[in-house]
Amino acid sequence: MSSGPRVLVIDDEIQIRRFLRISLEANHYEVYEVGNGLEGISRAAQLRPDLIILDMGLPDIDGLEVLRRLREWTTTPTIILSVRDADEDKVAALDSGADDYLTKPFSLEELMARMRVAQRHAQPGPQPTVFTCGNVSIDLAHRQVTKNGEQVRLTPTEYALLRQLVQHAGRVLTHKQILKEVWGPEYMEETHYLRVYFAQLRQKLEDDPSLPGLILTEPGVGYRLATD
Amino acid sequence: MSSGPRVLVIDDEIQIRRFLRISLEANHYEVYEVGNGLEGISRAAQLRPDLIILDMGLPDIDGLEVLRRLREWTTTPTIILSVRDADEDKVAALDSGADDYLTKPFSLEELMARMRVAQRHAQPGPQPTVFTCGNVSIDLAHRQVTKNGEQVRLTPTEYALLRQLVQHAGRVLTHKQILKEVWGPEYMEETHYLRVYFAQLRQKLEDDPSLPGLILTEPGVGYRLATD
DNA sequence: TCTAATCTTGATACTTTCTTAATGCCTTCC
DNA sequence: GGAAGGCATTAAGAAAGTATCAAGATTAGA
Repeated sequence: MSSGPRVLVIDDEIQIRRFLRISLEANHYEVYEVGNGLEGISRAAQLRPDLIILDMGLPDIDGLEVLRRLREWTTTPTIILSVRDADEDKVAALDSGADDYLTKPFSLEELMARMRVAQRHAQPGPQPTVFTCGNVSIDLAHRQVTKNGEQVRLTPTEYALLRQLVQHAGRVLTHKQILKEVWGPEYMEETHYLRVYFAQLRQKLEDDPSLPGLILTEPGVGYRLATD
Repeated sequence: MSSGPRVLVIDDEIQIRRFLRISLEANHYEVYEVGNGLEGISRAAQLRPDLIILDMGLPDIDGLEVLRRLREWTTTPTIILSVRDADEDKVAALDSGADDYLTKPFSLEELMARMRVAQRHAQPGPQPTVFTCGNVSIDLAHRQVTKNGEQVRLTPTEYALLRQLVQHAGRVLTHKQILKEVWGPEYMEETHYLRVYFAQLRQKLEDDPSLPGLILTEPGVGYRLATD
């Protein structure tokens, strides 16, 4: 199972690892596992997982130490598993940067609920994906296009076309590539659509539509978006 | 005593409130307390605390309901206290937006450690409670909508729809997004509902419903709330 | 139970967008 | 220089999407 959130499990008990692998994969997580702390740290650096589940009792180095070493360079949400239920252990782990602390034995339902909470916390602000070129800016996350600060109205097709260009800004997109992505594979020969829609886009976005500075034609090949 | 993080305690047991007040104040928190859910919601809106500690068992409305009502307008870190230790209670609370869940009796040390975690997660910068655009203002915390200072009566569905727009003010919400959030995922194709309800909202909120200045249509895509 | 409010559904007029075609420009090649 | 092909521009009918009204069904409250 793949394409879900990536979880790194650091635990020396093979039964726990097995249990978590099976259970989490059944719930569409992509699970990676290691059996000791040092390996855990290097795997975390290599994999860049979305979530870490860390056992406190590891054979090589203390789980708390693993957590501290992780927190030196990453804020990846980390949930602690431990057999110890004492306050001072919990406090130490939470204050060392853990996002949650569960005592073994734990229920899978609760663990997964707390994993969802951790993931909620992980993505606070939507990172801006704004493409800017000259006086035109395109915000794919908000579906907003502005020229000189004023909003520009684009039809669904015009926007889909522009998005295609932005996603490959700077590169030349062939006629067929664009037609396939925006209109669908059965429209690959309808090159006149491109003419009409690029003219409309230029009308709305270019300072002087007859002298394009943003949407550039590559004769005989396709079109390209200028990168500043 | 003051100037520390502001904590709102919502719990009907006076001994718990007393215990928390004394303990937390000794640790430089500024503590406010209420004994029921409805008062808790309004105090939260008024105080804008940095943290909320919420008991599940309240005399007036269910703690879960309080949490949901809070999450309609604020992301203030909220820690749940409960006598119930069952998985389904924990999962329900955590999935309804709680940041942590502690079972009574709990240790003060652990609670405070978890409060510190919650505060770490808190996004800096308070979000405004009241959305205003032109002569219309929408107060999500108090579920009140006014036009030119006069209260506007909205049906439950109308309000849910408007809330959805306010929570993403300025952004385009697609038809499907709105239908899924307001009516549920099984209504994702019922675009006709949007037409009817947006017409009703405009009738009640716009100066000239035929020339919308607040609720804007993005043809072929969805709707958007004007920002100022 | 009855009443009033709200939700759901259908009909119709209207607006925007898509598709298609016609025309003219420019560059390239003979 | 002239012809040919690729490109830009405009416009009009077709199609899709949107606004509005109103009546029947359902639900909630007295």
